[in-house]
Amino acid sequence: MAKASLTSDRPKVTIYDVADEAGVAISTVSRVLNDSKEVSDKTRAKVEAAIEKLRFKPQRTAKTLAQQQTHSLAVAMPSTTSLFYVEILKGVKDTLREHDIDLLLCNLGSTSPYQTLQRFLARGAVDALLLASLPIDDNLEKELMKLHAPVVIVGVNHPKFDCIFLNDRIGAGKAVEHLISIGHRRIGMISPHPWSYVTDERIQGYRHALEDAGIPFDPSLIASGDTLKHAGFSEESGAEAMKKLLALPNPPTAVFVASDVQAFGAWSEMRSRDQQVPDHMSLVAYDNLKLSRYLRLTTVDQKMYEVGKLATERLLQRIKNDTDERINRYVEPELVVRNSTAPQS
Amino acid sequence: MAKASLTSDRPKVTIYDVADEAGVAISTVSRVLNDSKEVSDKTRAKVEAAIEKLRFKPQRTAKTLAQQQTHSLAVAMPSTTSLFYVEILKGVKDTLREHDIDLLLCNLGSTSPYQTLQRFLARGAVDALLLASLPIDDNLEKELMKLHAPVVIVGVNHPKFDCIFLNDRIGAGKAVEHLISIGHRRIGMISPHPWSYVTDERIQGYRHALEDAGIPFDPSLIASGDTLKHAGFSEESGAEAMKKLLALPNPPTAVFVASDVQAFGAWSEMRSRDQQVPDHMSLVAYDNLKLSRYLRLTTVDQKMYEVGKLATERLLQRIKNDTDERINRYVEPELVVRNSTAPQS
DNA sequence: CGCACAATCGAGAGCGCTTGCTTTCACCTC
DNA sequence: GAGGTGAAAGCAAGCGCTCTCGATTGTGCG
Repeated sequence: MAKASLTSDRPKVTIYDVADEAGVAISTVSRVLNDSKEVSDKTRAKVEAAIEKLRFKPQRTAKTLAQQQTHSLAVAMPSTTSLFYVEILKGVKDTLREHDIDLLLCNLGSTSPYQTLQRFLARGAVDALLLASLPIDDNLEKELMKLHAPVVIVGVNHPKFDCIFLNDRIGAGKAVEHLISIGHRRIGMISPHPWSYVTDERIQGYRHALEDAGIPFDPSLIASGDTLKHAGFSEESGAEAMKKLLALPNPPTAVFVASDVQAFGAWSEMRSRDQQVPDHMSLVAYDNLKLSRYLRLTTVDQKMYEVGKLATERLLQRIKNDTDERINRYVEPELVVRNSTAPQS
Repeated sequence: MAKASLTSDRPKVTIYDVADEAGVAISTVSRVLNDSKEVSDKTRAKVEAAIEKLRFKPQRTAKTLAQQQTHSLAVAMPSTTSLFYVEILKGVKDTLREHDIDLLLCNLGSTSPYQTLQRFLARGAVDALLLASLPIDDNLEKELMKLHAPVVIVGVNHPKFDCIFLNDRIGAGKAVEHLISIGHRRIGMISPHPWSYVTDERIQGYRHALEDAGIPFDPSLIASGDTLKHAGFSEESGAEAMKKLLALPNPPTAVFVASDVQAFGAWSEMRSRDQQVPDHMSLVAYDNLKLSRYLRLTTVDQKMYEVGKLATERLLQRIKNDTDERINRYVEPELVVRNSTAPQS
């Protein structure tokens, strides 16, 4: 069945060519490829020789169609460039390595991420899905169930899917406790936009830490920027919020910032007023971006790399043996104390 | 031909179901899907109604096999997490958006990237390839030709493929000219490992800029770290190199660092000795990472986002109409002056 | 009215692999 | 020696789409 091409770089060698060469049926070749045990050592050797000789590479796309699985995994996140998500992606990649599973990046436009995601899912081009930081509405939930494919959700908790969520409450608590422990009493918070899920949790953590220390919770000390970019996780947003805080009649002496990126913005706002961090203001942030250590920023490490690994491992496990018990883990965030916080006397 | 399933969430609706529903042949449905003009408005309407009713979504994988093209594009780079590559990736994503082309990330292990890449290519799972910062040896070249797919190479120049390369010589020249223009005469350089392609070019730029200004080129002022990680583009490497420079009998007053990341390392080496940048040492780096502006780092912007866009646009163009004229562009780097450089008196 | 020709659609052969089922055959067992 | 057994290999029917080719119908024109 080999194509009648005599050129030496025959465009494409198929399983038929191999079968011909080895004098067996294509099913046998297929069995060798998938190392099934029901093929004798002798024929296996013959087939392998033929494969070697013809430099045959099985075509992924055909296998995909025949098996009805794509051997690929998609990652969908609001951004793949934001430093925060890059860590997750690294975890995914490292876990996937040596696994012969392709990694697809779902290209969510910033305009209508959900619509893009749905179109993407409809293509059925993927065996498993890792969703990060995307709240699941009923509609999306339905769509995901229809996939009949493993789904792991990162960063938010959802009753129907495997979740690796981040315990923002604990993380925020640790940050604020640190501030309290070094003597601050008037502690502000810079938060992203209120409709972000994590906002709530971090505010709760902030509030409880204060109250546990006997400091009354004062909503006027919570500020956020007006910029919509990245759901408020942007430098602009951080700077705007810091402006508001500094404009208060009695500004805080320390601020818990909900993300490193916002902290950068807040910090440069301070700098532009010739105010020093931590001398005039202590700053503790959230994320521990790789570069935050250059800024000597005290921050909460969310261990996103771990999260990415954990999520991918779970996905892989799901692809193999389809259990239905749902898991729900979280990785405990960790405070990294550096130089953006100083005792308050 | 519809499967005899009466459950309302019939697992999978195919083109046959649609054909049945609309009372046409599957070829007609296919034509509607690919909006061929040889179908009358009336039947088109019928088919579209059926598609709508059955909520039919054509399966990408089948199309892939039938057409022998995957509608996907792969990006292979030494790292997808390094801040430098993230910018390229963003350019790629933005260009791909609304293009119904999937984005695959080739998961190059740091151990044997070439082997991984070849395995990846052999899968034939991809229509086009964007290679970044990967020097092409003869072997890989052959492999790439065999793909019979568009390839664009970023960051290195190669006679047989489309290239978007970076003019490192010009960039390095701009950096060093700046240093000279503000009075420095004794200017060092921190370079990555010598076997990196860009090293040469940047050293050339550095050298020519010096010589053009009548400053003799002194090889002993070029230092590099010993760490192998990321081919020497790492903070550790930068710190190590700075140590060497400072250990010189007559250390430079300014240093051109071949990457921001190395500059961060070099800078923190300075800091750990209580030496100020730029007071004790001017630093101009290369890359303009997003966060470099927080550090007020003077640096050369390589416009990687532009590069990613350009490369992807070219790839798309190639996929459409297969021209063979090879292009070869470069994006001119741009110096961004900030606060890590100060005049030398 | 008949013919050329264009527009429209259906039939069916792939695309390259997997896999359930069948066949073959060597080897036992009584 | 007949019948049973199981391993190994082959056969062929998909997987869900695309696309060529040919059939059918409609249209214009002499």
